[in-house]
Amino acid sequence: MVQRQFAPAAPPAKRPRGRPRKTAGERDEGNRRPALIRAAARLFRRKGFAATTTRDIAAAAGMQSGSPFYHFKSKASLLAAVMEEGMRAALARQALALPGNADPASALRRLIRSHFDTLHAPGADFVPVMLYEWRSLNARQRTAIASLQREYEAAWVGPLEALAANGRLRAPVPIARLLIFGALNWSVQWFDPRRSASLDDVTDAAMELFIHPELP
Amino acid sequence: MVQRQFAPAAPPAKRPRGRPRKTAGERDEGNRRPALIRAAARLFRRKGFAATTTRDIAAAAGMQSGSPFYHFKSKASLLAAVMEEGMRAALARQALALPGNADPASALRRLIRSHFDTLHAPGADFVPVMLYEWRSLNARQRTAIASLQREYEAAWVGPLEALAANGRLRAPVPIARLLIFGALNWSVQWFDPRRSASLDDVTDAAMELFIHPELP
DNA sequence: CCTACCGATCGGTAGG
DNA sequence: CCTACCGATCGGTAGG
Repeated sequence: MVQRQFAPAAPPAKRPRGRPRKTAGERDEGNRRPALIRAAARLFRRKGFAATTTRDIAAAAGMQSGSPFYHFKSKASLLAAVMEEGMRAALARQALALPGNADPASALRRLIRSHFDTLHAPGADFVPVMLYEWRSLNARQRTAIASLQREYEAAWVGPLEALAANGRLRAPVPIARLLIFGALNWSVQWFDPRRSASLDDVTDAAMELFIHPELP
Repeated sequence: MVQRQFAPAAPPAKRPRGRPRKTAGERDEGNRRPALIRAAARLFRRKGFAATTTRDIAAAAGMQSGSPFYHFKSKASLLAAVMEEGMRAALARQALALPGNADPASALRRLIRSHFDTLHAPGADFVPVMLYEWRSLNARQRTAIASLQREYEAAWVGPLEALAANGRLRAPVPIARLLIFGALNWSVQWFDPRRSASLDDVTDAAMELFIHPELP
């Protein structure tokens, strides 16, 4: 939403016929934008926002140094686009992971597993960038992305409160939610898919750590 | 240790007598170095390493733009000094928090509370900088600080293993330790001393979340 | 520790 | 989307 004003307008029609495979009047329009976002996400994650140059990003997307600014008003707006794309993908993944009829414990397990996928699936640099570059956004950009985050977090409250009511989660839910997200998000610092523990293993460990056994 | 080569050598003895209050032959030597480290820590935390300029740091320490390089070989070596100072303070605090005779649960509680102090005490920017700017260090700098981190983390293993043996911690200790550190470290993103929950409240919540009730 | 400075780089833009 | 470029800034250094 915050990026609307940068949506690709109709490009200058220099070759009106386009390339053979394209419908007449429709060109590659805007297809380079996702490539820029992907390249930026990877570089922002590896080197950080401030240490990444727009020239790095352009080169990774196969462009010349000034070309990113045809698609994005500024470097910061590229960062915001990365984060928005990350949150949209995370919300979509979360919706798929949550069937309506799950009991609270298995709902929480699915949320955790889905969250780990969002953080660690191959090429999933978008949300980690959001977690580490929040301060590089201006106030307006933060507002837009914060509302996506609230939506994402809202799905966790129901299962957590149900588990608290059952006595299987003993900490106050608001603080517990923050601590749990911290435990999961911090995995971007240490999780290595080539090591022994898999994401399923880590999900099991998280459930064992946070959720107490059911009382008979 | 990694910073040894930058320790202030005897400064050029331009005013051999020094100022009145000083012993002859001893000047302010090196007293500006801590001020630089403090200023750098605050700025690195607020704006990030790459977005902070050495001019910012110099100004915050009341110096001219080139002067930090009299005390530190490079901007990165200033970052390493910030992190080392943070780990030394954290280790000292941890040692004070741990009496030898505590049971595992209260030992863990003290470790958690001490860790929160290290992260959130007024002016405690050093360790948060370490948590967020690890990638800005080169390999040699990482090695030096990693050994301090290992020492710090080692103190947690005993209590955690004892609690696992008692059935009060159900997840595998190595993964549990990573998840717990994540939950605590993430608090730098959300903890606000002016809000309702105090560090004692958050410590209580963390213990309730991770440690299951003692079986009678 | 200051003064004066350098070489390199960076985000962004005009014009096509 | 490329070419050519600008103004500003940055880490770092020489010399005192």
